[in-house]
Amino acid sequence: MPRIGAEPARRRSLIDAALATIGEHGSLDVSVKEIAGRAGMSPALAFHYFGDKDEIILQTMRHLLREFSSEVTARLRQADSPRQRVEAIIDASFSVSQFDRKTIAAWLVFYLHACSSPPAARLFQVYARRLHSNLVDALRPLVGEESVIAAADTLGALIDGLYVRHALRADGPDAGEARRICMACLDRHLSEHAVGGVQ
Amino acid sequence: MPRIGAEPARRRSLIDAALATIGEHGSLDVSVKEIAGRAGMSPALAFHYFGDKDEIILQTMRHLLREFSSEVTARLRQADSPRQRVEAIIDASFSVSQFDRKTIAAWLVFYLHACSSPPAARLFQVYARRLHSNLVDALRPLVGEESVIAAADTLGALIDGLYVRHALRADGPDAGEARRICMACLDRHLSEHAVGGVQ
Amino acid sequence: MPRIGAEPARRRSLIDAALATIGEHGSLDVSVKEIAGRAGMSPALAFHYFGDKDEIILQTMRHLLREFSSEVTARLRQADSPRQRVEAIIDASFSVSQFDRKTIAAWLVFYLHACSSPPAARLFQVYARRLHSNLVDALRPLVGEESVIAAADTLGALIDGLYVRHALRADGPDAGEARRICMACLDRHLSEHAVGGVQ
Amino acid sequence: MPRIGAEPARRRSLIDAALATIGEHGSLDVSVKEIAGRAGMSPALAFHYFGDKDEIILQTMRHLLREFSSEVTARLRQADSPRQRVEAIIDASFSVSQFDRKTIAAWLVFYLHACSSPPAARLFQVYARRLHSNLVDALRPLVGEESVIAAADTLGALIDGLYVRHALRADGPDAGEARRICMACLDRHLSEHAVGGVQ
DNA sequence: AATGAATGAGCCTTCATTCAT
DNA sequence: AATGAATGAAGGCTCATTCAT
Repeated sequence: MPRIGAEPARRRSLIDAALATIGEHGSLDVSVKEIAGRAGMSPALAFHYFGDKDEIILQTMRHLLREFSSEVTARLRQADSPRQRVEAIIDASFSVSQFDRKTIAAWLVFYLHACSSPPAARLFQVYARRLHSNLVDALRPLVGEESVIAAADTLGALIDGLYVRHALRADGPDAGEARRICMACLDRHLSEHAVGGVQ
Repeated sequence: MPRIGAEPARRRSLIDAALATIGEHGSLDVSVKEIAGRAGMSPALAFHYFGDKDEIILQTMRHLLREFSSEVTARLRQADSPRQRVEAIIDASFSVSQFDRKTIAAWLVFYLHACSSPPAARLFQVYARRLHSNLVDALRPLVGEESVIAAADTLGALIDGLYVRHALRADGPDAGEARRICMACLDRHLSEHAVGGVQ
Repeated sequence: MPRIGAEPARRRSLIDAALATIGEHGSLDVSVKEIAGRAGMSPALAFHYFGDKDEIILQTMRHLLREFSSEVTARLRQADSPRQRVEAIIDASFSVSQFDRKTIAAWLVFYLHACSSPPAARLFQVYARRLHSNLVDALRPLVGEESVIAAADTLGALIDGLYVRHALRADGPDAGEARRICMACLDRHLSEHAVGGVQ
Repeated sequence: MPRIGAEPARRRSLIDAALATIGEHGSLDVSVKEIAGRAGMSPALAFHYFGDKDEIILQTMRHLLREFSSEVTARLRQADSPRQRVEAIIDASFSVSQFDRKTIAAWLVFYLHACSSPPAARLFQVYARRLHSNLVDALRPLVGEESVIAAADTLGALIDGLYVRHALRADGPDAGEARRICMACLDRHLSEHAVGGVQ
């Protein structure tokens, strides 16, 4: 039964299972038994690989953050203009892999978890700073140094809010609506700046 | 020990304790023992009054929703112009009693809980619909029928996002910043509409 | 609310409720709360009257034994012949008030309870001895001294067995069948004796 | 500590312990802790194997029924004549393994339990029907088709009654007396039939 | 007389975790 | 490599019982 070299695949299965389970439950109050079962193995093996339930959760969180970061990076690489760079970030946020109910629920769970778990908090901070930098860098050429922080904060919070509403509300926006709302918000920032710039 | 007629005070203590506990833990994974202990009574008494852990949670959630609703209502009553009505809603959201880290964490926890608990979901829906109506009604005179939904969705999501960031991020906005960001967003909506109207 | 002189009625209500509850559950594992609720009062009052759950149970048991004893006594008083005396006992056993599923279930519960509760055991012994005497006295003139014990043991056990089967089996005998089976058994005893006596 | 392949032995230990505990208490109101402790393991392990207290009870009941059935079957296989077949059933009932106070108390407890637990009721019905068939088949050649049901009902109820009395009464019959009473009852049935047949 | 308030004890059950195999 | 065996700890909940009122 024991296949050689199966460890990475096993770890990955566990992380996927943990993500799905946490997303469905909408909480970290899920048993290792359920996670392991979903991943097709015994709880004992999960402990063998990760040592700890906390570690399973942390790695799952790290996985989620990384996935989103690569999504952003990949889209940024294909962007040619400042405007496209902003759109890349917005689009990454509402891309299929990220903008799915269970995934977003898991995001929120981790978000909350970071409040009381220092390691989770550290993980988050790194990610949040990088995203913020990306957004700021992309917006600066468009709205100017003096408005860039405000614009980034607004767009960032708006994205977060759309996230939450999509995942948790029956009448929340779908990806298209969410994108449109963000773009419109961005446009208003730009037009304001344009007018101001001209004056 | 047994004082008579203590029920309402006890229930209230328990709800307050539950709110604090849930807010601190950032999850519903808190024991009735802890809640009751914080409220200065034995777990058995908590069960005597609420019957169920679920009921404790549900009533706590209901309490939170009601508190926010009254905050909004009170401020709306004092508003004289459409603009003031929108500001009333924004201000209620960032008022001291609502915009506190533990309270917001509890909000998010309930938000997530509503995904898997039908009674919680029902509670939420009522609240969400009312808030949406309020926002739409307040915005309509300002941005016109054709833009009102977009404006309400944008402002609503923005408020939610600022909430989340305030509660969960070390560098999140404080009440003042949050308010300013919302007002600026509102202003951009208005100016857009004004320009559009003139054309 | 407190009616004067209500105590005896209250006690009686409680005992009736206890009997019904125990009979339905088929066990003593019933809460004082349920019993008191059925009797239309608070558990605290039940404790006030009986002091103890054990005492509630014991008094309920005593009540049941007394009821059966009076049934037997009443019927014995109306019997004119030895044969009628035996029939009186059999008929009392299968009379409406005794031969009802819940009552019999309660009997059995008390029977079992007597195994581990000395006071209950004492109660039972008194009753069992009296019934045995009654049966023996009634049978002696019919089957003679040398067979009377065997006959009493047989009839007694048969009655108990019919009891159990009626209460606990879907296809158990009803009162008529049970009576017929007992009478037939009695008849066989008599005919055996008659033949033996002639020889 | 964890020995491998210990499951069957553990399950058996638990069932034995459950039987003893239930028999002693004369009720199902026994804690899994006590049962597990008696079986030399932690309650958690008991739940690991059986999942449920109900399941522990049900399996214990099934075990008891099976044991009695095999006792009957084994004795029936060695019977050569109709009379011996009836005696086999009677003897099985009063054999050492069955006719022990605690075992009988457990029987009664299960009997009562079947009133309120459908799965327990189903278990019982199967057993009761089989035993009834056995008795009827054994008696038919002896007392004839027209009396066989009455004879089976009488003997069956008598056995049950003797059971109860043996387990629950200080002065109840021992195995020898019980057997003798049954045989005498059987004899009376036969003689009645014989006389009737001759006439 | 009657009851709500209050609790300690105990029960069923789950879970994270360890260990021998 | 992988798992069943095993458990201590903890949690939700019920209950018998007491006490003021």
